[in-house]
Amino acid sequence: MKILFMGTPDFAVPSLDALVQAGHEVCAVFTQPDKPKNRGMKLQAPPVKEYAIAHNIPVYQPETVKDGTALDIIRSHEPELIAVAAYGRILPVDILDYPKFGCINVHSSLLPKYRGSAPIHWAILNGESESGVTIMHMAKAMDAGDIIAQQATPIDPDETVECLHDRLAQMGAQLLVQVVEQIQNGTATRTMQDEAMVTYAPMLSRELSPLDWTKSARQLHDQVRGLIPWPATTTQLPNGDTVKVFATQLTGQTTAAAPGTIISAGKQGIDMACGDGQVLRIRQLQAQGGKRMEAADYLRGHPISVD
RNA sequence: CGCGGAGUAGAGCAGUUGGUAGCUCGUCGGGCUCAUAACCCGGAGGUCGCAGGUUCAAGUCCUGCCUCCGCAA
Repeated sequence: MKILFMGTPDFAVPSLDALVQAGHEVCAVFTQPDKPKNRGMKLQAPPVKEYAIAHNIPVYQPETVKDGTALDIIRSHEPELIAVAAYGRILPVDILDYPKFGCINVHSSLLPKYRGSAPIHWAILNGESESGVTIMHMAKAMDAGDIIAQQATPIDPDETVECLHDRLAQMGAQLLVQVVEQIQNGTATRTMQDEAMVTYAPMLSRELSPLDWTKSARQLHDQVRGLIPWPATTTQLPNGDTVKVFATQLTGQTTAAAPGTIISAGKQGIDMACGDGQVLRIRQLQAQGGKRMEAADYLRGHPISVD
């Protein structure tokens, strides 16, 4: 099938690749413009753009998709279907209506749960035991279109966003190819979303970072897992350093110490008392200006006295 | 030229106004112990990111370069 693909970050690359590998004619790729990022504010090309260039697929990076120019470009390629994965732009109705088979989207949650921009993170932050991917038709409202297919996957209690993200990206890619086949065969189905079950996964911010040690060990562990690699979680140690916490472990131990108290600090990590009396062990952290390291490594150069 | 930090032993750090390079951990050898991630004794391991410059003397001061990282996006 002749498909136009839209996507931007790492998550979208497996989907694009799967369409190409499945033998579909990806006639063009839309991705967000290169943006000044990182140190030095250098322009950085989105991963999808790099893939497209490497595979000789025409790339378009319009500043907006709402002014008709984008539609003209799309028309010139005459796609039968537009497949979208984490493009990061809301498409106007005239684009949604253009392709013969419409526009479909790969979303990394089991819709109608976790509509929005950070579904993977919020699933983990909320301690969900299951997540998945959804392929749906695109509608005017964000992530509200009819569902074509879904696939679930269990979330391991210690799994991080990075891990789940990669798995869902692969699953989404597989499912996307299957759905395209179904559309081609005319066997695709449409299921409306149950509006009563809708939840949202809003954008992340650094305000979510500070660890509140009066929360339960489980909640804090979920917070750490759910905010990797950005914005990550932060806490202040007794030596005055504010550090980012990148990996924690539920020890199963209990303590009578006040929340936030350091129970021990050594080779195994830094054991902190939490609000529910459980002990949470900090395994990996990052000091300001430093790089991510094992807690034990940090302690060698930054001795901490145990309360 | 977005702001800022850092490159010193395998790892993480210290090194005061320039004057023989240190700490913790690891590692190797030995000892203690029923035993140990514990403790004691001893050893190895660094041309202090690279290249110049100032100086009797540079990890330390000056110049240029390379690499890494934090913030911000």
